[in-house]
Amino acid sequence: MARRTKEEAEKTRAEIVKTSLDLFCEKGYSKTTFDEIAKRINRTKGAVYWHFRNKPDLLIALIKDTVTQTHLAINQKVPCIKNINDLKEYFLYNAQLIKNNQELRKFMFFALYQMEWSENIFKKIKKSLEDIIDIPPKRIKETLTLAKKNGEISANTNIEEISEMFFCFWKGAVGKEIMNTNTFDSPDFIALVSKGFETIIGSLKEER
Amino acid sequence: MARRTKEEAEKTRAEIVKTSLDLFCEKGYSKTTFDEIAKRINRTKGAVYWHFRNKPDLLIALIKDTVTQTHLAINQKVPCIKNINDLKEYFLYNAQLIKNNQELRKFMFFALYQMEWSENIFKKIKKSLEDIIDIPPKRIKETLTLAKKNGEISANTNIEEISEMFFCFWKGAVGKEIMNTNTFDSPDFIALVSKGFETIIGSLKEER
DNA sequence: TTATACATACATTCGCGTACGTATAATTGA
DNA sequence: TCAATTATACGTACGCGAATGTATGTATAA
Repeated sequence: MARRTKEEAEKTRAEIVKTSLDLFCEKGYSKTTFDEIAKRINRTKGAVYWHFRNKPDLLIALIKDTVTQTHLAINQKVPCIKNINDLKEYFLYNAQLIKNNQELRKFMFFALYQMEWSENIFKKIKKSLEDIIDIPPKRIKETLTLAKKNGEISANTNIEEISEMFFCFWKGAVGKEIMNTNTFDSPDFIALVSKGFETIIGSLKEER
Repeated sequence: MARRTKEEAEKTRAEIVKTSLDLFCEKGYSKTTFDEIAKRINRTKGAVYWHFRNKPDLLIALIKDTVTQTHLAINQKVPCIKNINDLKEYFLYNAQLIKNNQELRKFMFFALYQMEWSENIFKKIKKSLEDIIDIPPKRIKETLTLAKKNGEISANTNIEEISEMFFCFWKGAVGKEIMNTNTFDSPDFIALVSKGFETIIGSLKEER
């Protein structure tokens, strides 16, 4: 009908991205169509195609938006990790984000359970995010290496092993938390991560 | 061309199921077609449609086949779990199965990364598997409860918490192991599970 | 003789992408 | 400042390929 203002257009773009995430969660990525996304926000396919070339393009935008926002939030809260306590806080804050940020929850649910990750898309995304993400296991290893030097943890700690172990726990815990979308408050999750950290990494601390 | 014998037909069915898993892994469930499955085994769509009504039907068959086989293998090796050592063996054997059984690996890779799990299919599968699967966390809890009674572990152990913690670790470890399809031998995996078990559950054992 | 284990051919739907139209913001020039 | 122009933000309509399912044929095992 009528041409929208720049602001309105930006709003529609955001609506498209948000609605696409909703639909990806509900029906899965492959079964979601531009037509359906458009109808939900009272627009037509044309609008969606104007903002995004195709579905992979929209997906990449969705991922970029979500990851950058999350990354900013975390870096603001936990700018640097200097010791094991910082590391714990880092993961606890991640857990709180996942618990409270509904959009992030949706996104992770989608990424974990409602997407078939082809090599092709994976490459594109990895490339478009290289400068944003720094991988958590790397952080764990770095922190533990530092803690070892400082004598914070035992000198014969197998860093590789412990990092892997905790990260496995972390990913499992997140996967479980994300699974129950219905459970709006899950006090267990934070406690679980905290206890898990203590059990796996906290046990390394030298007794005084 | 010519009508096949019962045996030949059964072989085709098996080939269809196996090839479908291959393709599901390669391209994802949604992008795999009956046509492509058929061509890989030098048959036509008609053959596949004769054995299976549609894709969900084929999927259910694939899942049923895989799960029953795996379940049989595990139950044969670890028929009952009486104490914590049995529990560890149970998980170690699971890990070995995942490590060595290529078809199982493929299946888990598919289920974890190449499938969009709609409620609909999920229900069907759950229903058709209720009598086959018994859920691992349940087993952990039961074993720990028993161990608590026997004084094998401390009386003030939070069973719920520990079970959850280890199961999270387990799922994370499996997810990681399954991810690298290229790595044909991964000696770390078994060691990781073993160490993880010791760290999370082994630490509960009463010292003498 | 009949049911089976397919092959072949066809119909139909559906999503994807594109081409084109259009009203109007936004921009430009005098 | 205001008309003229241009680019924008969509809506509409259409064509295409591809996947899904079905109907039918057929040689032969049972």
